[in-house]
Amino acid sequence: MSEQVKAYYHQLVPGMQEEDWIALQEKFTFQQVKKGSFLTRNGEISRQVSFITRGLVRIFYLAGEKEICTGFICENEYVSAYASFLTRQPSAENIDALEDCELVHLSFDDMQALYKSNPVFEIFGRKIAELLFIQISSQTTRLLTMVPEERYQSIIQFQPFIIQRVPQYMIASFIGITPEHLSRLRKKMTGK
Amino acid sequence: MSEQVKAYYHQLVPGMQEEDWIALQEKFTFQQVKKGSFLTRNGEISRQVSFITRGLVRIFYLAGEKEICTGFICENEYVSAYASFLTRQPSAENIDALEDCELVHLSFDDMQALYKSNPVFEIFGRKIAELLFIQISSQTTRLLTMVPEERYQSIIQFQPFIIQRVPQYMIASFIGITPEHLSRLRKKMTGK
DNA sequence: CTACACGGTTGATAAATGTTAAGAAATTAT
DNA sequence: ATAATTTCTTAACATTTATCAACCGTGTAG
Repeated sequence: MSEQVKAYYHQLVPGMQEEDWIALQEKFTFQQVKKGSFLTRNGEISRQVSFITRGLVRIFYLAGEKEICTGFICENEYVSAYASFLTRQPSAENIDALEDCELVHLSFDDMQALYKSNPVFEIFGRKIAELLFIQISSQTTRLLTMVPEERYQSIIQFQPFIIQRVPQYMIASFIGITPEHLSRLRKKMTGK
Repeated sequence: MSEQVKAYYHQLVPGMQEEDWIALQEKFTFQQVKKGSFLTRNGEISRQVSFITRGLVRIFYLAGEKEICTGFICENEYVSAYASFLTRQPSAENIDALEDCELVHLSFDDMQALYKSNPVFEIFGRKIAELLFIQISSQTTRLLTMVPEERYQSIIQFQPFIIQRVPQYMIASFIGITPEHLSRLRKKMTGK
């Protein structure tokens, strides 16, 4: 199970040594969660980043009654209420499991300890921050430069797992429209 | 002029030593640019991150004929076509000066060299990535959870320098609406 | 098997936002 | 100071999107 994490870590920090991996691995805690359970609730301070070895989660905000999704993360990716994790401020985000999940957690405190113990982990931390930046940055761009139909198309093209595994009404909020409107857009698109 | 950068660096990495600062400072290149000149054009690979000691720049995309702003950065902040900088891929973003600017550049190659020379610079790189993540993350959230009027209000509240120093039609694209519509929203808001 | 909850669709209508065009106001250049 | 350019505003109209409500299909718990 942690072989998956090792592969990810290798890809992120190619120069890593076996002993680094062993030190990192010691900090991992493993968890299985059922569909529907929460990893983070708004108001809590996020205490960890989590690598997903199996399953799918969503990140979402509560705006009044409505749930607005800002991300879907599946196996072989890191997920976190990262802004809260970094700032130690209560999270505005919720994270819950859309499928049964297997997770590998790395806590904030352990991560700080790793940073101090060996600079190679700074690289790890930097790479994760950079990766998350690139991901969210492209989402902001899509929101500003594309109309909803184009945003949906770009999910089909670049994140097809979302189409397969996420309910449509959640995808709708992810691209900034109502479920009804997405339904109509889809109908229009098949006509073409 | 580089005292400003030093203060920023200190705040970012409190544990830094004077010798670290000296090593960093040696890599700086200084530049003054006139209003209207470009720091980065789309298609180019971004070669640097730039600290702004004076002035104001915008980051924007070209969507057909239209310019869509994704950020305004002023003095005492870092600016970069950061996705391009990190991935070494051609930038989709443009950056130009909205005012005469004084800039302190740090090149990609120098930054890599610093990373290798001393782990403390990894912290610096990580902190910058984390900071940029937090900034863009909150922008994505605003785009998904707020209506245009609320987004404009949040600029007034949290980034008033934008209201003072950026033409309204650029702010309009930043919050995802047309200049005409922003004009109407403003009129409506003063009535309240 | 039946009833119910959930996700998705559809239609009618309302609200928000975009487009086009014109002119006013402000800024910049001569 | 005047002209030229840019930015902002306004209005009429078109388009997009949201809202509300009803209904359909599917799966599932009793």
